[in-house]
Amino acid sequence: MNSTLSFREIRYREKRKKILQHAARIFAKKGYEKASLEEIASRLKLSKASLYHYVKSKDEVLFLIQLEALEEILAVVEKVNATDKKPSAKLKDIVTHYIKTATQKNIIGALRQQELILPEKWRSKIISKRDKFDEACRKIIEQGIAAGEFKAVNWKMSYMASMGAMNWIVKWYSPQGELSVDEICEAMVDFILRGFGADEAV
Amino acid sequence: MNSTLSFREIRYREKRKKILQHAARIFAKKGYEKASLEEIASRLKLSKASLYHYVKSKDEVLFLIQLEALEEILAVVEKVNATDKKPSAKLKDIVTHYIKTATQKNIIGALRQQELILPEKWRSKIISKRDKFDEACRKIIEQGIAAGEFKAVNWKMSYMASMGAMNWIVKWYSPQGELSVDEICEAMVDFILRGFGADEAV
Amino acid sequence: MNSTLSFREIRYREKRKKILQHAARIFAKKGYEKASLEEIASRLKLSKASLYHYVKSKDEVLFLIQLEALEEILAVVEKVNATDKKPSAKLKDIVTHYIKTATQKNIIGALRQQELILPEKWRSKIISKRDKFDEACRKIIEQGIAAGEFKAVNWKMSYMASMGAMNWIVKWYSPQGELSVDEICEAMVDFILRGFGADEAV
Amino acid sequence: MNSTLSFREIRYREKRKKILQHAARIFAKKGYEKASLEEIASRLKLSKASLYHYVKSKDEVLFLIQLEALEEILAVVEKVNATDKKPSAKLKDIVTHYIKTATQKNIIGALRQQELILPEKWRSKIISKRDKFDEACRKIIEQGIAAGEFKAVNWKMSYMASMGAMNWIVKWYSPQGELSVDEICEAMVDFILRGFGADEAV
DNA sequence: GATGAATGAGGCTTCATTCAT
DNA sequence: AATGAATGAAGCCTCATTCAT
Repeated sequence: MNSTLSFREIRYREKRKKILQHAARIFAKKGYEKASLEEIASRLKLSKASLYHYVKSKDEVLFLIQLEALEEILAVVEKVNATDKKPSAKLKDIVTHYIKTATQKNIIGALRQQELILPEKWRSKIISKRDKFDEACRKIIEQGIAAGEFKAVNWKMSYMASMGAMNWIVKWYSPQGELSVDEICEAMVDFILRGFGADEAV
Repeated sequence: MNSTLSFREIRYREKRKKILQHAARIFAKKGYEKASLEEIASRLKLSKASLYHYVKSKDEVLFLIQLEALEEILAVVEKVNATDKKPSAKLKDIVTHYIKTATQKNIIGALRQQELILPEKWRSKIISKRDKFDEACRKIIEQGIAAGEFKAVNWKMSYMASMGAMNWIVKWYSPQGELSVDEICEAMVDFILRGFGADEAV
Repeated sequence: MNSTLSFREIRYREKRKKILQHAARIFAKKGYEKASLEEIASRLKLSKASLYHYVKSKDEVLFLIQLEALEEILAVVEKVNATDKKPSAKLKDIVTHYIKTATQKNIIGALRQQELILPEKWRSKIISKRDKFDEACRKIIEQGIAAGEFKAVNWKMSYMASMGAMNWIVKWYSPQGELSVDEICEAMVDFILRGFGADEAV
Repeated sequence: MNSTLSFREIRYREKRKKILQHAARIFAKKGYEKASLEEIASRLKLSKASLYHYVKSKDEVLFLIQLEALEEILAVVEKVNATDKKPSAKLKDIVTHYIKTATQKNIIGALRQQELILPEKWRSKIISKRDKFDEACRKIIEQGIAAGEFKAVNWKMSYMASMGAMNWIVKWYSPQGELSVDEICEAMVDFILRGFGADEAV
């Protein structure tokens, strides 16, 4: 299908993607409000005005970032669910992916951002996807409980705690820090799975 | 001691406290940047200008909130350390207090806020207190490991995960929500202690 | 006549005078706009609100200061004109008084302040007095020219130059500076009289 | 050299210059504090926000104005000093240029403004240039005294008096006034040189 | 496709002034 | 007489967004 795209179109999409990537990084570090289009543009050696060729508004940038992150994580969830791994192993895969996204793309707040003050048309789309993700996680957790892998915890609380633990990473993670992404993933998986009452990390 | 305070003085302090409380709530929900003095003022049925009777700047509001929250939690840490409770019990007390503060005062980000862009004089004061808190927690965790209560985890990662889990609460907690503060505390203590490898919640 | 004034009234007037003095000093140093009532009040260990017992507005303070300075200098002019001194001696007396007022009371801009944005009722009063002063000076200068003491200069230009030289003093004068008020007076009289073409300072 | 400037660049610089000119005029008339960016902007039929395309802050505007005026006058001083004119002639040239700048560009306060409340980086630059100018004037005056052209006056006092006389011009000068710039220059040179004890104006 | 120019809206802060006590 | 409290107006500045080139 891409075979029908002109070079123009391809270059356009690449640039758009790049804009979203940089924006995601800056949003994560500074927060949506504090981040300025000026900064995003200058990172890409573009003028502020030029951004508007690729993107309709700052809002839309946030929407697109969240949308992509959500779709990516949902894809992972689906793939994982298509296997016959144990619930704990499924959770591990999801957490690992989530953290890698968070640290490498610095996309965060994709899920569970109350301040999601997007125009209605976008908000509902994001929320519905987020709910889908939550639901998928809930099922895996319940499977784990049913299978005796997890303790019969309050699933929602444990889930929110896990999300917090992960989302917070972007607040302190630095590539120059003492912990590598792999170490963070391992430790976090450990922490979370234990939190769910899994005797052993997977 | 308060007996020497005039009524005026008392009313002044109460209003000031109220301002800080409301501000804390709004900062927590929206983030410092997005929060506007306008909103804080109107919440108190004051004009924006009137805030400046009680407070010198938006910066100062943030500083005072963080300072108070830190001093409160440090007091708890000291009190707990003065007992001969088991490390896990100490941690439980600290977590419980932390969450109660977070949910009731909505003060958050007191600890570990990268965007701590305060004037130097204030920043260093906050950071030194925060470091003190971190250090106290580290000691308790290491005691727990030495005592065999906790698994020999990467203390820093587990600590950061716990902080994230707790700090995130203000993003989703609502007094009208389905979970009471006590339930949240219990579940969170459970989650975190398990995360540290404590076989049983205290 | 003052004998009919109550103690109350006397104290009131004294405080009022003090306010004007301090205000004059601050206006001179910082300029009317930059000077704040807050600062004036705190100099007098009063609250901002209390100033309004003695004074109707910031505008009025400026008006009163200018009025008093003008009346004082006009009194000097009259007294001097009542003598049979030489024009150069008259000028010397006026300049000396002007500078002493400027350095000791820091009242300046009393004369010739274009930004005199006072309500009309006040402005015209100030302007008419200022004109009176200008006129008196003009006469003395012309007498000096007629008497051969001064060269037949463009009186207005020389006059404005002299005013500038004197008014500027408050911008650089400091009681701690290397020049005493007397030295400044002497040098300035010298400079100005010479400027008018008087061969010798008086 | 300008041949490498694009039309855009040229227009940009012209507008910037225009902004500085108008700002200088308004600063001179009202003082820095009282002058508002709003007024400057509207004079140029720009919105307040638009000014910020050309200028980083109100402070910077003041800095740039002062810098340019100082550099211009320093260039004059250098040129004059490169000649073998008599000291009085040198002074005349400097005064003439100074006044022309003051009346035509209404730039004032470039030299000797106590309220020079600029950020340190800027202040020191301005002050060092101003000191350079003062120093150059001092030398010329001393040469004049040594050569017997000037009387052995207190150079500093006479200098300050001259500066005051000149700086004050912007407070009363108006292009519609009865005195032309040339007349003002002539009279002022006369006044000042006489003030220094030169028997004859040059 | 890119960008300089321009701007309206909004945010923080200061300050003269009023009012109730 | 004195003052704490409150505020409207105004000022500086930032920023997302639009438009003409």
